[in-house]
Amino acid sequence: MEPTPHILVVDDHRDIRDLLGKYLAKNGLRVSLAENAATARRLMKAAAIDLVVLDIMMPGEDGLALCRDLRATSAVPVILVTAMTEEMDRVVGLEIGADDYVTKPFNPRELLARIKAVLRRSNAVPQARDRLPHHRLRFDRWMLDPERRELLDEDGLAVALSTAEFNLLSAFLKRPGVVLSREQLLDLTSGRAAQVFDRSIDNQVSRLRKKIEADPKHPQLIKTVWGGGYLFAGTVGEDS
Amino acid sequence: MEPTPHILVVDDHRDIRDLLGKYLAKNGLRVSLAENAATARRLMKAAAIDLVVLDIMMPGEDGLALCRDLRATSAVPVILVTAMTEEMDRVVGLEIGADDYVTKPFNPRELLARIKAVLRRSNAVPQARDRLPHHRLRFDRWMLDPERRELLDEDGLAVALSTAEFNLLSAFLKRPGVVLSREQLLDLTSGRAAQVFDRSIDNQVSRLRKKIEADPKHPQLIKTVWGGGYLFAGTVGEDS
DNA sequence: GGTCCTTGATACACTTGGTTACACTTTTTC
DNA sequence: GAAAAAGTGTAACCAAGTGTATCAAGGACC
Repeated sequence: MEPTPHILVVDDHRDIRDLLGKYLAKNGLRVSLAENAATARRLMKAAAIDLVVLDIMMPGEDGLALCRDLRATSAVPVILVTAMTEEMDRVVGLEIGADDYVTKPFNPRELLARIKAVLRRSNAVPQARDRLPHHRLRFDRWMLDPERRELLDEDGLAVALSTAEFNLLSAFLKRPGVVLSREQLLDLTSGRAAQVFDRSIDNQVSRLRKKIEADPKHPQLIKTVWGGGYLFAGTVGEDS
Repeated sequence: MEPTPHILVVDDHRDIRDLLGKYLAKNGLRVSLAENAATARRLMKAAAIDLVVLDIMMPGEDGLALCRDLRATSAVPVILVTAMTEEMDRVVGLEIGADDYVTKPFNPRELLARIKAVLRRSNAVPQARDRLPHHRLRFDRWMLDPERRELLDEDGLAVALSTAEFNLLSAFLKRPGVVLSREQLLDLTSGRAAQVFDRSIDNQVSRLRKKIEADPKHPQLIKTVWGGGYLFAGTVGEDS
């Protein structure tokens, strides 16, 4: 019931990646693995990642570039893993905005302690000034204001959404045209992992459809992908 | 308008202490120096310290003991300075609750980068209790004057707010659009830690809503996030 | 002392959201 | 094709979370 922190490990070495994944999972964290920056970007979109552990030395796109990019587009904390021991490189890593780093070879226990320390810090109250800009999202005849957590119809009248309904709708609107599994939706909306026969997402989808679909029996916005999950089939426009 | 962070450097070596003090001051930080734990404790009481840089190896009372104590009695971030390079000691330092550490000999530039990184993360709650906003804040049809601790309506008529209500409203107005947990709100408004079934924030929110919401049964300004806390959903403008 | 005010604790009604159950739909199997 | 199996929609239920009236303890003021 408690939301478990979800860690994304990005490392091109399969052995390190798998070992680290196993160790962190054994210690009560949810883990996703990526072997390159492209996969990491995809996973960032598909899951609610709470912290990224990033190997800075990767072939192709540089880890530093990914780190810089993560900083620019999200507020997710980053811990760098580096084989470089040069002091200057560590300073550069910190100055680029990483929250911490460890140098190879590292003790998994130390990494875990650092992950917990960074998570503890990032649970602090966010300041207004370091929040990312938000956009209001238009779709069908609706507009969702994420900052106010309200859904307005074409006349500007608010429709009451429960917290779970709002979270679910936000998850869909951020990823139009993408099939999202129940597992992913659960992660994105409540940070939980799924039970064995978890039908809570089905229920929330049903409840949300009743509010936003013209004909809930024949949904046009949230479509069911049989055996796959759900998909937002509307067009989403951003409003500043 | 940004207050300058105030750093406390605790080190028994006069040369390191003074050098560090000069370097940090030159880089725009306010600095206090202590040569032992007792002085450090006195300074913590006398000034609003934002971060402590602590040499772990000190004669007399151990730096680790001071660190543990700081963690127990305040929320001030701590960076440990240590001559020990043993991995285990670093882990112990982190597990004791230090926010970061550097090992001697260290580059002042690296320490500065770490100080800034830690401040950026934990700046949210400088001293458990939050700093007040400096300007008058407009929202909805209200204006809050932090200097006079007064809430005025559009006609300039004052509405009486109790201390707790004022603190709560200030906390919300500083972070519009951010979900604040009951724990965070309690910390921001009274610096207390929550009891097991603490409903005092719910009570204050209810009381505040009755005063500022047009329809307290359907709040538009202070919204509830089920299982998460509360969120200020209005637009806040500053008035100098 | 007494009065007023603030504020946390308590109690209870109400709301939310997960679980369950069962009808229905789609796919697979024979 | 029909039957079985798997997946989905949703009503109903209930535990957990929330709103708020009421009370009591403390503090300020006279």
